Amino acid sequence: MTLDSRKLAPTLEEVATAAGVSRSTASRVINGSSAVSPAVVAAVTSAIAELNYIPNRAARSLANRQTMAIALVVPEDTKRFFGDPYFAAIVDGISRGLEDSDYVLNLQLAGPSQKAIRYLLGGNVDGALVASHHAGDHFLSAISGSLPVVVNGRPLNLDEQDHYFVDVDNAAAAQSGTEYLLSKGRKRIGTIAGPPDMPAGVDRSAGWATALSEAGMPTNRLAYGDFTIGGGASAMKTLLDTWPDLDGVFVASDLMAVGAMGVLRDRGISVPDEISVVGFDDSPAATNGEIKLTTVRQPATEMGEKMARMLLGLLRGETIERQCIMPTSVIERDSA
Amino acid sequence: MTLDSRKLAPTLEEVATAAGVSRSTASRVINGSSAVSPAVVAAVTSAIAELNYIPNRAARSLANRQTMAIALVVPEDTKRFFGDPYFAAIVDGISRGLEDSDYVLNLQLAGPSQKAIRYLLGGNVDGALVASHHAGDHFLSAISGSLPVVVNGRPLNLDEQDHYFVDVDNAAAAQSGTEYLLSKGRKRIGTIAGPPDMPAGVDRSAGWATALSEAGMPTNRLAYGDFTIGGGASAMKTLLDTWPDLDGVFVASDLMAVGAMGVLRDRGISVPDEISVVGFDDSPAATNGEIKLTTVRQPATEMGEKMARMLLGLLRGETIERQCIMPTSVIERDSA
DNA sequence: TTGTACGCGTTATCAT
DNA sequence: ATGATAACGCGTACAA
Repeated sequence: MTLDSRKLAPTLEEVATAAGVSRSTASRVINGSSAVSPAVVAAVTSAIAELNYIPNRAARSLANRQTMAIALVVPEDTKRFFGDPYFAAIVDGISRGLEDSDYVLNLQLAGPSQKAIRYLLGGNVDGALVASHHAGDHFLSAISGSLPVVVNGRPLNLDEQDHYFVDVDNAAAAQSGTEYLLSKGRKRIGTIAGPPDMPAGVDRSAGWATALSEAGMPTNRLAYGDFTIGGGASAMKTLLDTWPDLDGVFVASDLMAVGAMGVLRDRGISVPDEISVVGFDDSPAATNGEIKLTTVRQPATEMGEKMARMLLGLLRGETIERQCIMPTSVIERDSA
Repeated sequence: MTLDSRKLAPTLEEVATAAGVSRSTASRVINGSSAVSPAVVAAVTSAIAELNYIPNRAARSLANRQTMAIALVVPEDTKRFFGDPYFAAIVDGISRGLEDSDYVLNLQLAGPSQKAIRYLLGGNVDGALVASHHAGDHFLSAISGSLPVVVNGRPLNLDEQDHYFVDVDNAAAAQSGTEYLLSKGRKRIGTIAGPPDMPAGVDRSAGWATALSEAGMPTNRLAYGDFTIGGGASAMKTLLDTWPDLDGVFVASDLMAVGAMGVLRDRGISVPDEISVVGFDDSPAATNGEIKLTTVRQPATEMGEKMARMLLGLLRGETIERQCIMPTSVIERDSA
């Protein structure tokens, strides 16, 4: 912009010279390491401000073998991922948890591809956060040996002791949601479950079944959805067509519940009078519709933040709990 | 995992040695630069495969002054950003446009803070993509002088010739949406506009006004929303309370339209019989509700992809059009 | 407390 | 076509 050639990045060398010290000393005050005389600290500090010095990330990485970057891996269809308010909240939490650290977030949208694995194993990041309904077990074991990794949601078939994750007790949470339906006097309760190859799918339907079993009720009224609105809608149709006597549904996600409610509305079935529905997540979707959704709340933002903090802890070399189970609660609204 | 100490990253040096050449030569074949004898290429290539060599990003950056990273800046409330399907599609497009490049995406969620500016100006990325309804003019001029930047949406008050952006012709698009309402015989057409400090807000309401003016109709039935469902709902209430004779609404985003339709439903006003509504975006939200939304489609995914391709072009040093205006179209469904 | 000197893994310049 | 060798900007033993 100016006539003289723009000098982009002042180096440590220049800062040191300006402060009348050596690079090493300047480096020390920047990293707050060992002891430096107050006078020198002041000199260097002001030189930094004067020159508007910004450390060169690449050089720093090369020297101390830290990238100061962490990957956010999304092994999910991108559109579906970002379309789900649950993930939006997770990401929000993650960015909160990271905002006063010096780490940068690298988005890995490609899914658990070879390219992604290579990237993660190539020493390009110091750690990884995996956000997905189904972090493939293969993917997880491929990277978690070489890199600190924190996942949202327990692994499906792997030993839980081998991985760091934050989750809720999906089974217990689903059970409480179903028990809520029971407490409302519902007798023929079905469920719209998540895919059986995802922990959130199997655990929540297990919780639903437990509640019913303990009440001495049958656990056959089940249909699968894929955690989308459309999937919830078609599952609801299946349910209604197969068991017309249904009077309650526990739905494994709010998004699917929205789809289900749409079908109920189309068929003129009143909620909650004829059929009560309980969702899961307490995402914005729960309160956007005409009927506010009674739902099992999971603290998504806090979970994202916790994931970030756990990873930061690992990167600091701390020993931390391998899993963090966050609390859930039933939010009573109008649909049940 | 194994008993012998894991050797993490083979260096170029080792590859060169294994191939019986010098580092320089090995480097050449890796970068496909200048001429190397076929035999040597083969040797090095196989050595790379053998050792599973992955170039060190930091070292490379340090040497050639390229970070091979580009920033995705989101100067928006994180939750709102990811909650909007329009942005989800933009991000999806961006990741598509980048997937067969060697660039990595760095998420800058902090908003247009000083920290973000420092990061961008600190030589940590080679370019930036800004995705927002309102990339603050200040923010833009702060960074666009020092870094290739592509924005989604024209700047509000800056000289358009100074910036690269991809957008639609919001005014023309809104005008066509409004004209559609006119063609349906609507006589008293209002609008729910976006915030007047965002281009998408002012341009779309301008287009609405143009259509009405040309039809000799008044342009006073206007209320502002904030591009959220809730904002659309309260704007609709305002509209109805102020002009009860309304028979059509052009809404500046599908999300707001969803909110508006909720209010209409609550008040027992039938859509499209009593009031027709036309949205904007053609996001998934348009077809999730009970009444499928007639809307002005903008190709969000393609826009994101285009943004990425433009930036890649700039980074290659190509001379490209400063702005790309993508086509829109009215999608006829059930709400109008 | 401070400075010297070397190493981090690559690319780029210059010979050969 | 290939190989030394010097940067690139910084951290850090080691010495002083």
